[in-house]
Amino acid sequence: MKTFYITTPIYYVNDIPHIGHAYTTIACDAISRYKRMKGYDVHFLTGTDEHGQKIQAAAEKKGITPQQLVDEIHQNFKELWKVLNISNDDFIRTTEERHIKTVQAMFKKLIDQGDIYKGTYSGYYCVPCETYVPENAMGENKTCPDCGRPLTIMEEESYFFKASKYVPELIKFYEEHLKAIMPKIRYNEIMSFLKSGVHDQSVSRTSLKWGIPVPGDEKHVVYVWFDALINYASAIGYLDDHERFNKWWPNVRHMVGKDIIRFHCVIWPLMLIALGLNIPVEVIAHGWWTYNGEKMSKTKGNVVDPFAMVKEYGLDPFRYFLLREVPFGNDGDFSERALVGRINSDLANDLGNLLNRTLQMIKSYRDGIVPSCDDSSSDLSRLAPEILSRLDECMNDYAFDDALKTIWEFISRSNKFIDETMPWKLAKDENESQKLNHVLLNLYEALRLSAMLIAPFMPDTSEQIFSQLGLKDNPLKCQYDSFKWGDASGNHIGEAKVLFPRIDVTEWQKAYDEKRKEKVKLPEVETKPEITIDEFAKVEMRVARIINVEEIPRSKKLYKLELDLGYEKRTVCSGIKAFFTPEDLNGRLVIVVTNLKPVKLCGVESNGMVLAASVKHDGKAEVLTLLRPADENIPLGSLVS
RNA sequence: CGCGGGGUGGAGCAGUUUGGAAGCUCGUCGGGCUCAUAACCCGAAGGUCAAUGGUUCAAAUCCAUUCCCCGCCA
Repeated sequence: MKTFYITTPIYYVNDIPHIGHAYTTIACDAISRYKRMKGYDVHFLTGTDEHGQKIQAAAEKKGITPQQLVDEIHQNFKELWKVLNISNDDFIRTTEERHIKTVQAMFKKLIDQGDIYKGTYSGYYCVPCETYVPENAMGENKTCPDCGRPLTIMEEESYFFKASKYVPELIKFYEEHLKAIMPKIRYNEIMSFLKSGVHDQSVSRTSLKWGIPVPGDEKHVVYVWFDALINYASAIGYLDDHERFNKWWPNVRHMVGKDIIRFHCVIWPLMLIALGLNIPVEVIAHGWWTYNGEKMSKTKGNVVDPFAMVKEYGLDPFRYFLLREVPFGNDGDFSERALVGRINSDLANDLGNLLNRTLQMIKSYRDGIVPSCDDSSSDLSRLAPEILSRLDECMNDYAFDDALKTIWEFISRSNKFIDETMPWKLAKDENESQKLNHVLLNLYEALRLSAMLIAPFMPDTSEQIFSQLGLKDNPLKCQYDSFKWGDASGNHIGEAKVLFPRIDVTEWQKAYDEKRKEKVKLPEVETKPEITIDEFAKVEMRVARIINVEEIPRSKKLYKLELDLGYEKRTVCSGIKAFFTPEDLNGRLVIVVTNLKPVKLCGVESNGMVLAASVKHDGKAEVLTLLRPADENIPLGSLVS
């Protein structure tokens, strides 16, 4: 039997599960279910990444051990997969013994064969965040992108993986396997990256404890990426079940977000080559979701909660939307308005209504029994095999949107078939009885097949259709290749129910607007670590008056402000252009941080920072208020403390 | 300034790799039908494919320049 092994990334447990996690996993679920129905032996793996600095810190803050923390919060993901009806065959956690032992074994093997060596790692390090910051991520003047504080150069002993050694072999592999990275744009990206040269990779850390100890040198902990990637191998018995491992590994493919392709298409394959294992057959990279056109972020508070969406709109519509709305690989926009549109037009009008009208006719014209006829072939029966083969092409390219479009072509054709054949007229004429049988049988078969076609995407709906059709089989267990048109004569149909109720858009919009209004309150406040009074006292804030406002032509956000502090005048850039006109600002008293290190912004030197408070409204920064003294007569330069 | 992503009928998008009669979904309008969830089917209107210049027998697609939008920027 042909095998098919597919993985999601393992998700970092510190995150709250969001639409991105849901998307990757639903996509893997759909392809897994599809391949099963195509006769493949499928292994579908997902899991959680549970080591690392952030976990350690979060546990400390809560006063529990990291293990206790991850035992608790990895459940969030398991719970989500249950809610999303995910058919994964295994769930691996990087804190499990099978994983830890595998990582250590691989690490040791690579040390023994000389592909991992001990050296010194040096780089820019943010002490408060306890993390290295790569050159391209740091802010101007070498500051931490997260907290903005200055970085220091750090050196520590580290193990290195000789990544560079196997690069030519990897390039050769990709040259011979053009579909090993999809879509094409990612393939090109990786190829040019590989050709520009790959440094040896640091694969251990001494600065943290929460990780897998390096065998034989326990003050080192295996670096998170090295640790995490190995899950794909440890889960299928790399260490102690060679038969199982060899069954799946030759057909492994990874589904990932576009942000982590380097790890999956460069580091991981290089590790695999070193280990003597085959490179993944395919790495499939998908894009990102925005929400109502805006980037999702915790600070904006507009992260889409999959649990909430499922609760409000139903699981299958949510699954359908994610896979249908966007060409796989592209970025896409999630909006509830668009989701409602899909529910109404595709699910309710096209599919649901097709089922409903067909069942009603079989019920009233043939007492609920599927009629038979001599020759069941029709335009629909002839279209079916073409749809199946086109669907297969789409699925092999992971083009879920095209796959669903193809299925809907069949559904639309079926709706049209009803209008062409006009069964309600045939029913009125005794002589047309045979013709009516033919029409009804064909519609029934079209629905039986449609239910199977949508099964990978909308498993619950598929089962519901089968049940309404009166079929006892489980559509999820059916094989596409054994479908025979015309087999269903004589079946008794089940009870007809509305599959997807139409949503009244006007009503919905009203309710949606109400809901948004309620959300004006600040979402999830992100608190920062406690500081001492001494640390606070380092900040010098003073009262100043804006005496001149200039636009900075090359910046959309910044004004160049001339401030009078009483004892001196200075220039400060402030990102408030979107909220105020120069007239609003001129003459205003404001509070300014006066001892910020000067920095050049859009070519203008800024010597401080004007304080303002912002109120967010459902992700949008709607209102921004300048902080200013209540007493207009306070002298310029007064110290705020 | 920079880096990245874009600009295709009212809306959302595909098509750009490998040039060859401008397409899809939604919406609007008109018609049909009455089995059905005010649904389904047919038809129509609506685009100088951001602009300019170039290459070409032929450009949404290739090249050059410009403009605009979005994201990152105290």
